[in-house]
Amino acid sequence: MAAPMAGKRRSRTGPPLTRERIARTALAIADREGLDALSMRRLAAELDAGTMSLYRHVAGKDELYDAMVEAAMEERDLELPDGDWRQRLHALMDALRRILVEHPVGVQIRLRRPIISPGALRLTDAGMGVLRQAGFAPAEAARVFRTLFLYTFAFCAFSSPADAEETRRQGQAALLRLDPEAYPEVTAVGEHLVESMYREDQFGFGIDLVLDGAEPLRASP
Amino acid sequence: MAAPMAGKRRSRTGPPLTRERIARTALAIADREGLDALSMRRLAAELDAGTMSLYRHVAGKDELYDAMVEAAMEERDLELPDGDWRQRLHALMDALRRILVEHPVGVQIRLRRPIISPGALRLTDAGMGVLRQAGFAPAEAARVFRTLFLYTFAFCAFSSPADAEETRRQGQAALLRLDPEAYPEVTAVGEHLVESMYREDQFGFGIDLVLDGAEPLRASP
DNA sequence: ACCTGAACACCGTTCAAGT
DNA sequence: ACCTGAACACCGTTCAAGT
Repeated sequence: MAAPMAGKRRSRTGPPLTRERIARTALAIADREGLDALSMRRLAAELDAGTMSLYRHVAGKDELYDAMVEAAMEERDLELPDGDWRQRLHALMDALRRILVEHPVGVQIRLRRPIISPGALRLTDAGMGVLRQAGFAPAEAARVFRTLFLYTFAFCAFSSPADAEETRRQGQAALLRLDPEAYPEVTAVGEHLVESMYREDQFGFGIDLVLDGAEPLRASP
Repeated sequence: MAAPMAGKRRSRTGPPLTRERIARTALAIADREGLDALSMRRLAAELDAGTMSLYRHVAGKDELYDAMVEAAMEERDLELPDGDWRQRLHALMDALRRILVEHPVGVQIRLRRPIISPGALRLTDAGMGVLRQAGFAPAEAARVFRTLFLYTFAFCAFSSPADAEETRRQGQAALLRLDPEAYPEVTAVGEHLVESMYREDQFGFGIDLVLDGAEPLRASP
């Protein structure tokens, strides 16, 4: 299907406007230049269409945001590896992290409007399956997953690997400006604090803290 | 000091413009109507000043954001209660949560530009003091604190108590629309998932998971 | 019926003109 | 020297005019 119709005079170049093509192009702009750079006018220009033509497919900017999150969540498979429940949850959270690293704009958008779209729930479904199979009761499974999700989300929000070096430099500069009298503890352990903000293995460390804490809640399977 | 000069003809009403007064007014607008509603023009109008007069005190909008976060972090005392290290960390994270609940706009701003300002570091200093006194080595203390901070931040980002009821309703509506075949796990435990998003005690639950996980890393004091 | 340009009511910031 | 209005180059969205 999707047979290319012949020489129909279409508005301009390229494939026709669809909600999905609009969403993907919007994602690309926002990921490349930040959410502030994404305007309806700019997006329309990129798509070689009139600004108002977009409104045929998305009701307005908010609905555009929804479509962008769905597009981001759906493009990656969530395949669970073999292994115990801990390894499987690590893998799921790594997948979420990769999605948010690839589409950093997803963080900002999801904060603007908490979205419980089908696409976003695939991850939740997989996570709940792992936790329940591991012997967690439904209520505890939900709450442990929520904790993992929130941690992962914030981790991505605050540390895109792209600017790890920049983070390190800014952190160290801030430390040097600090008054040791007023901030004795931060001054004493400053180096470790800075490291905790950009170290690659900090992500897994936090996940493990939560999983270690959750372990006792698990009924033996 | 700060003697009020007598009948000097000042631009309009009220006290003179200062960086702090600008920041507080900006916070009030953004907390009340959202970050999108905060514009330089609107802010100037609220302060009964010309738009360009603001630029005398803040270099631009980004620096305005910085000033807002500082103002928000500095207005609340961080007094540590008596108790063991766990109770004290609970109290600190509760304090952070209250700040972010009071100034929900802080979440969005801090995501736009990670700020390591002195005001924001008071909390870190207190937290590191508690953890080190409890017997954590500097590196572990830093990483445990980072985990707690990230969890707390995301928790506030996703669940302002103000719209807990709205969250619940939207969550339940989303569940009903869901295809049970495609999302078996979410369908099976849906109620618990929705609850984990708005239950008041979910916050403490997550903190406890992290603290339980951290406990074994602690050297006996 | 479908599509979309002009127009409206906004932005942040530069810059030159006011005092 | 200090302050700030007009102007510039943008926004999202309404609405009526085009095909």
